[in-house]
Amino acid sequence: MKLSEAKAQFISSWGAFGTHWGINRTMAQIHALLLISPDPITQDDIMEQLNISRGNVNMNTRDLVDWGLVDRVLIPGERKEFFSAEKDIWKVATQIIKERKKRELDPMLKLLGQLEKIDGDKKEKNVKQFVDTVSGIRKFGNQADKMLDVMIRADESWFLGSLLKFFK
Amino acid sequence: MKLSEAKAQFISSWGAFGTHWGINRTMAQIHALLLISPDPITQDDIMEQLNISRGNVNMNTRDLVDWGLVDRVLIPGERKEFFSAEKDIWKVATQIIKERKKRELDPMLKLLGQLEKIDGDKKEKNVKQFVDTVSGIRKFGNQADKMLDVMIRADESWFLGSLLKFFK
DNA sequence: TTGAATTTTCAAAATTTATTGAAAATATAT
DNA sequence: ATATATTTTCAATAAATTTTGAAAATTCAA
Repeated sequence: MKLSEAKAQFISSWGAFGTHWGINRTMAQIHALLLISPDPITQDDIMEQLNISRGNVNMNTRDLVDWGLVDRVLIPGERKEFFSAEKDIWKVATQIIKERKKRELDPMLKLLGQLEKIDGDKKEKNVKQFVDTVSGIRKFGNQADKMLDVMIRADESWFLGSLLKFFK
Repeated sequence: MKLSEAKAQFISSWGAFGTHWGINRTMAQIHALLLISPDPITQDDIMEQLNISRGNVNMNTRDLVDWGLVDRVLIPGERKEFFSAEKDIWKVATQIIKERKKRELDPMLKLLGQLEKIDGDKKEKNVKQFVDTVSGIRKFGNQADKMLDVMIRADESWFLGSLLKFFK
């Protein structure tokens, strides 16, 4: 298989993969392109390589920057703006975990905490099942939350870092 | 807060939450409804409570059964079919992990393995970056794969089970 | 300043995905 | 067997999401 063919396949499946994870196809494809680009590239490079419009590139690179997965790079003497992706896949993973935790898990846990405090007879089976379900999910979610915090901090702590290097 | 209000909120946010995880909104809402229902319920119950069409309920309950999250229940003397969800949230989580691993992670790892074997000079920086990226993701993915296998089997193995009970 | 290069915005269009509902298929009781 | 209840299918429709592209805003050099 030639590099060009492999690139196309990688970008396309990374894009499809992304859609299963709440990330839009194009954003994931741009990310894929940046991951395999040894040097920073411009909006125009992305437009050309993926055959998408300028507006589309602009919006999705902005999202990638917001997610902390891509950096804007200024190259001295160049007028255009360049983009470059974090290449360490462990850092990519922890960054995604960190963001999703903040955007999805934390708000959900907050809501569940409120829903547990409903009025009504805890002996009535509908009330009981509701409270049991909600508190079960909340407890599970809190454990997951703690576990993810450990993973996220692993890079910043020597001890946990060397422990989790195993998974790198 | 009253039960009816809390129910509505739980169903709606579980649905929104689901969309971030590659599951469609309605499927997640039906799942939420089943999670808080102490007894099995019918297609008609679901249609009525969520205000959605029969066809929609049918397709989404089928998907939930395929995902292994919901069971069809036959109640003696009843003509209609009833549905009931697994209530143990740990089992729900491992089931989801198991399915997503099979549907998404495993095929991706297979593809990455193929993409690594491209032709071309490994010293050329475009080739090098491609191979490095792909193999980095593959290695990370393989570790994740193993870790998830451990979690999935935790329920079936006494030793790992008691180890991971910690997270329950 | 002015003007050219570049980036950003956002309403309209295109595409993708989800939902409906009625007809067909299936299952069950008499 | 026949009638009735129930489930399933799927083409048509609706809704949600993504993409475009041209105009507006911004940046920067001279």
